[in-house]
Amino acid sequence: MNEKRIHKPRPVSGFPEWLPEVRMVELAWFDHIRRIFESYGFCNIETPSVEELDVLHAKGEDVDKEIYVIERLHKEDGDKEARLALHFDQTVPLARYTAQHFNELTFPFKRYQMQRVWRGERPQAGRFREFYQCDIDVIAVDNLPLHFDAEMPAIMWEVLSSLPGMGGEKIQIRISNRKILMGFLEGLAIPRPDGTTIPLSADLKAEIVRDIDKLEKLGKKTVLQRIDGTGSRAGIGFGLDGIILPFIELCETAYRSADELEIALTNSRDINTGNSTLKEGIEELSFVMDQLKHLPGGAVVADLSIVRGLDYYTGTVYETVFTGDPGYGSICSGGRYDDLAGSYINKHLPGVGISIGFSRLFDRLRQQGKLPVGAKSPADILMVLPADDRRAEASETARILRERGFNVELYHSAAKIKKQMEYAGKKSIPYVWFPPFEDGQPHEVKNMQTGEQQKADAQTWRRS
RNA sequence: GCGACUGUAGCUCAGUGGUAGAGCCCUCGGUUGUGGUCCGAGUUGUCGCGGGUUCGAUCCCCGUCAGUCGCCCCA
Repeated sequence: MNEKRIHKPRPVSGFPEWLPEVRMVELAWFDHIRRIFESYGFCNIETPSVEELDVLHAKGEDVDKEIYVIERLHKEDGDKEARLALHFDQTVPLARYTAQHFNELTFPFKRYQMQRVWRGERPQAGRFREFYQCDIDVIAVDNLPLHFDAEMPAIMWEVLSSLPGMGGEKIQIRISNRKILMGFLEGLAIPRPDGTTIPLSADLKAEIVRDIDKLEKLGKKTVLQRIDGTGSRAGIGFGLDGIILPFIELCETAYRSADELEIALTNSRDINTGNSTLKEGIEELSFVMDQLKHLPGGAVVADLSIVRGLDYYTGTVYETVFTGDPGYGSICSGGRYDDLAGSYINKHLPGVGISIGFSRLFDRLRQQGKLPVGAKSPADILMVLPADDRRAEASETARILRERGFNVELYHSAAKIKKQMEYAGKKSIPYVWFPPFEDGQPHEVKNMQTGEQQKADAQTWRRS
């Protein structure tokens, strides 16, 4: 008895896969992105899907619950192996890679990377557990010029605005500088009678940062209430119209230029511009905005509420949203990190990078039917097989056409012509080629879209 | 990790305490060498899984798993 057991196929949520016609568009996207990255001189690398868990950990415990650990099913108790884990981004592997090959790399090291990453999260619209990111980063030794901070979003704007299907999408790159917020929080230190101050605790700062990050979603009033609430719990009364208010109001607006930002800052004298970190942040942000003047209006804005989650960012930060639906989440983010590889090598390696959330972006356009999804096959021509004894000629004709650069599929059996045509139609192969059915007859090609059919020669034929 | 909702054919979904349905898809046919339309015929299910109530459960109850959405967090 051989009872056949069928394991019902079920997609694993958060691990997307596409039909051939969609995959073809996905590949076209990768080609497109790759071409633009390379046009700026970025070279490609690929790192393994797994890293040692300790390497991933070096960047903070925050990401812990996101990490997929990988292990053998039949592990013996005594086995001692380094714990391996799937990488959750491409920045940490890049840091490890840069440290490891430090002596063989030329700096500034400009590389792009387009790989899958994994995060153990609850899947949702636009949120996957396995997805592609397309990163560009520049890493320098000791000193990385600030104009790279402007080049990153400029390149991404070029990519995003020109991807097939993105024509009608309104997107916006939002930029801030972490030093501004950090400097502001430093300025919130509580004065003591003897003239010294008590800085806010790291936890408290983190909480305030999180609330400010939600400004667009929750609104000014709610955010102020939350910050005042957390302050009270820590024994500090910020109040609803105290020092926090003017800063939140600065965060509320998106500034289209360095000038707009300057004006807003000048008009808001209440915030502590005496703080050197804050000042530095504003100068850097102004510089970056100034460098991006050439982009269309509103493409890039300064938005002080942008902070980014990953804690290694130390300066410029980027986030990109659909203007009409910012709640969908960022489709392209990144930032500057002063010392990325410090955990792996005794060198000072500042970097700046930005990453397309490829799958998030792609799936959105796919679901909205905005992708140019077409043929189910890359073939240009279906070669009809008129009869088994004519296979050699059909095959030879296909070979000639392939040599001339066409993609040609030879039909697999001498089925009825109706059947072979149907097949070409279903796979949307644009041309059907009829080799002679009898000796001495000419070849013919049918354009499946127009229905037009003509005599043809494999050596000279061109698509109509 | 927390909360709400959902789980019937490959897909989208109807349905009833008493032997399971539609549309789409798929397969074949409508003769001789030509697709998309039309017409005809046909295949398709442990009604998510486990337990309980009942003479009898796909339907009622409990549990469990999976999915969707929201929160957290993020691309």
